[in-house]
Amino acid sequence: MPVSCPHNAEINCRDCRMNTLCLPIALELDEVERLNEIVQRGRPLHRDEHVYSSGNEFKAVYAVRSGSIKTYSVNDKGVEQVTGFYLPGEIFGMDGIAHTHHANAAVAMETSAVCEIPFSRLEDLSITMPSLQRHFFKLMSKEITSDQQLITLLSKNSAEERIATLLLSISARNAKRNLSSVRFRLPMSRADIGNYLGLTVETVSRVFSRFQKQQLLNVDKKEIEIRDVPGLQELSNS
Amino acid sequence: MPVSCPHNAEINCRDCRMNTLCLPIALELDEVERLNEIVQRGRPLHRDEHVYSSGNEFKAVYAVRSGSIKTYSVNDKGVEQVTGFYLPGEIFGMDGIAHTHHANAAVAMETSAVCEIPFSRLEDLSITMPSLQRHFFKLMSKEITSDQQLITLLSKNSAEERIATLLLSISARNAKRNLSSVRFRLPMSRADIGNYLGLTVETVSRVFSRFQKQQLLNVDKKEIEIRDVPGLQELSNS
DNA sequence: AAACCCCTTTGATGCAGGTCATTTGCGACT
DNA sequence: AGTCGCAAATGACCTGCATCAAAGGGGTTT
Repeated sequence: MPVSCPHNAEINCRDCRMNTLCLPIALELDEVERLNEIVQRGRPLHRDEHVYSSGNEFKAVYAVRSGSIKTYSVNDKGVEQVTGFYLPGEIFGMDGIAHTHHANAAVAMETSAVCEIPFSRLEDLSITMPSLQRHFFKLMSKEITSDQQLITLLSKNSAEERIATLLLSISARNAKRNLSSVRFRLPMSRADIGNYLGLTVETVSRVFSRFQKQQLLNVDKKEIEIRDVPGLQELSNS
Repeated sequence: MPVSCPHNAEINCRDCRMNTLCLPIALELDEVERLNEIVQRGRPLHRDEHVYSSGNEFKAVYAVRSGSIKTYSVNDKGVEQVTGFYLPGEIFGMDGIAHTHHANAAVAMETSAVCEIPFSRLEDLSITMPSLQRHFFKLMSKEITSDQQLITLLSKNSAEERIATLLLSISARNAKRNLSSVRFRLPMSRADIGNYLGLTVETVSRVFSRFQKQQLLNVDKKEIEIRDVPGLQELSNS
């Protein structure tokens, strides 16, 4: 749980490198300032530290400032399901709005920092800032469409297609953050990838090996180099 | 596309049997009246008629008044993916908010009627009615959590578990509408069920037959009688 | 540096569900 | 009553991925 001390208080949304990703572009400067005032910046989280756990009271949504976060749920039988991977500039925690408590848990996959945006204050602010309200409607709608894309992926596509699609998704999101779209480090383990995509670790590993053999990728542990974007896109049925 | 003539103009949200499902409970009477004024009621749609198609401009969200609606998307290769089934009192079309156009299509599975709620007017209204804003945040969040449950179902559960879960979901939603939770008519075809759950028609059919043999269900075409709720719940992993 | 742990890779085998093909049943139209 | 058409059921076979088992790094601890 990010402590709401003025740690990193020098950081302002106005100056944050990620602000084009997590804030509505249409915001006026003084509006950014008002939003900035409600955002709480937590101390850095290290690997495996939770932002919130399943059953925690829902109080806020979060933006990734650095590092990477995964969300997951646990069903009655104790089986975990990874529901999303979040990279810097992306918002998570919106699953909790419908209920008073979080359905999912969120955990840092590596040393990470997140901004906490208290939801009740966000709601109040939205009332006087229509563009902010619209922005959050859009963010939630995007979450819905991306979940639906995952549903399609899981119910219609083979292991190779699923993994190609995930790699391209990470590639595209890296591009948005002005990082390389062809060389990057996967923040998550093979087990997380398999869990997220409905596959076993062994299958994930085999597909990576096959992709390497087919010259689609260079894989070195978590370091990925995409060598044949069109080839992957074809697999991903784009 | 529902025609916005004053067809069925006598219907008012205030009197609608479904209003406890699609409206926020906290709404004052005059607030219901203001919402009622922006809601457009379309003529009845018959089977296979579209509410909107993929690529249509996003203008509104919709509530099912009677009948049943399915939403689906079509990927680049022309493969359909059913993304949801919506029963009376339920809201659909929220996937379009993020973009200016609908990602999905929505089609009537039987003769149906829907209420159209123009989104821009809903946004305006939300600004003066905080409980309405909160209601729509919650609706979207619910859509997210239910999509995530489907993701878990698809990536972790067997054909039998998936179908048991779908039947119990429809059963529970019928109960909310004061209909029988044990005897009902499935509005969708076996093909739709299979498509939604990531299974082939044959598998769906076989599982229905097996459930019947195990005395879990009586199946007569689309008429379902659940004979062993606890048995199904156990399969569905509670 | 040895011991340990955890993540990943690779191989061998089995099965749930897909694919293909045929049959059955029912409603609509003539 | 007969024919067409479509949804659903059933059977035979096949395959992609899971499962089980084992072994190979790389990092951390002592």
